Amino acid sequence: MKESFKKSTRATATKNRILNAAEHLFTARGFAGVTMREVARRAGTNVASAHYHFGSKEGLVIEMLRHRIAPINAERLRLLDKAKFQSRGKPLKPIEIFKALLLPIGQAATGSKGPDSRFMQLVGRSFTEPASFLEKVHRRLFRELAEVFMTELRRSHPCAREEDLFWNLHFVVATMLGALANHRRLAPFSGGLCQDKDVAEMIQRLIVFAAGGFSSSIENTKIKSK
Amino acid sequence: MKESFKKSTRATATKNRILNAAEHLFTARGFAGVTMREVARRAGTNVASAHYHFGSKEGLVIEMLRHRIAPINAERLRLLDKAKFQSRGKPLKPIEIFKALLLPIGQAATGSKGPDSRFMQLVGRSFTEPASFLEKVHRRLFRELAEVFMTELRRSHPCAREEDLFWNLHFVVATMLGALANHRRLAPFSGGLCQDKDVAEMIQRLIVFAAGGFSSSIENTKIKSK
DNA sequence: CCTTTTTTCAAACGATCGTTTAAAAAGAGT
DNA sequence: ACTCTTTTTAAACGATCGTTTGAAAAAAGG
Repeated sequence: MKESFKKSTRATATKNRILNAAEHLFTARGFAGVTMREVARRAGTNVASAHYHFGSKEGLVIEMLRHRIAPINAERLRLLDKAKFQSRGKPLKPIEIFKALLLPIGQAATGSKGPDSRFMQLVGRSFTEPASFLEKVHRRLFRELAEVFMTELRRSHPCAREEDLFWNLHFVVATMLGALANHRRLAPFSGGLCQDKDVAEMIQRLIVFAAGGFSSSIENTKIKSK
Repeated sequence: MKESFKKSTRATATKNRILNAAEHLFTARGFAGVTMREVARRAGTNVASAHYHFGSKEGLVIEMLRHRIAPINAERLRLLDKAKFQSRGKPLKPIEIFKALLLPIGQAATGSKGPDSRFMQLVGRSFTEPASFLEKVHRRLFRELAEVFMTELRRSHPCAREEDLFWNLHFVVATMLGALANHRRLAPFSGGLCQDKDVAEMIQRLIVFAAGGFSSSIENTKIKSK
């Protein structure tokens, strides 16, 4: 019977056009601010086609996020593993951990055709979207990642309290998401248009800032003790 | 003629009920995710009344934000002035500047009846909302504040490049907004429900983190120079 | 070629959106 | 008491939403 695998290339092409259009629009106007008709029109098809491929508006958004975030998280884990291997068992320094966390975002944002700061906005925004179903998506996409990085931070700061590590990792993530979400609005302030160089530079600054805030905060609360 | 001032107490009471209902709902579901009918129903009135008092949905959102943010910014400027007075002309340390920037948020969030973390979410979210008219509101509400604090950071770091100060202030603001927007989701992780104590504690941690990240980043980029 | 499945499309469904209208109700001034 | 203005209300407006339907077009299998 040759079960399944009857996908035409035209079908997957349409699917990709819809995903791209959705990415553009949801980035610009958020989940509730975009209509399926807009997505379909920008993709050069119609609403029924979008529903045929993704089932619903929620399904489209979930697929779009998963498709984008999963490779980035894989790269994060790969970089962390590489750093662990190179340190030969010694605990990593915070800045090495945060490099593994933040560099893949920059790589994904500086594609072949200019900096894709659209995408950075999208990831940042997906965390502040009110839609409740997004929380489930995030849990599925980030649970493992969070645990792996927390484990590494614990090894890096064996004397620190769990609570302190937790809060400061939270701040690092908040800084990252906020910086991504607002980069487009703020980058032009520091001269000229948004370019690859700017994105890479911001990520570098972000890593230094995050590592500095994390370390100084851990040390400060350690001194004050309890 | 007794120009104007014919407002009945009933009218302003209705206006306040609408504002409160709007704050609740927009916080929970964002601008595009809330309908005027929901706001009116929660306020115990009807849609026409909301339009009578605020002109439009945009008008309601703008008034709601202005009403909440303006007092906080006034307090920020007051604290900064106080710190400048107490330092008797000497440049302020970064942590003093960031205290003036961040403490008023905590004060506003710990009202008489428990921590109003709803409100913190609202402010954080207003910055990631896609609606373009919000950018104008933010410019009007935060332009002066941003300039005053940048001036003070310049005095605090006379050798630092404008670009570095700009990016790091940006990161501090991003951290603040991200932490506020996600506090409700994350606070329960560090034990128990969300309480006044938790909010105050988070603000304290936030100040330390922001000042640490700012300073270490400024110093690092200074060393590497250019 | 014909059959079967997959993909596209125009049209319509019911629901709900922001906003407006016009008239009743409530207050204020005299 | 009577005006005149302010506030509230029910009902409706046109537009647009996410989703579904049913049939035509395209691709795949034989």
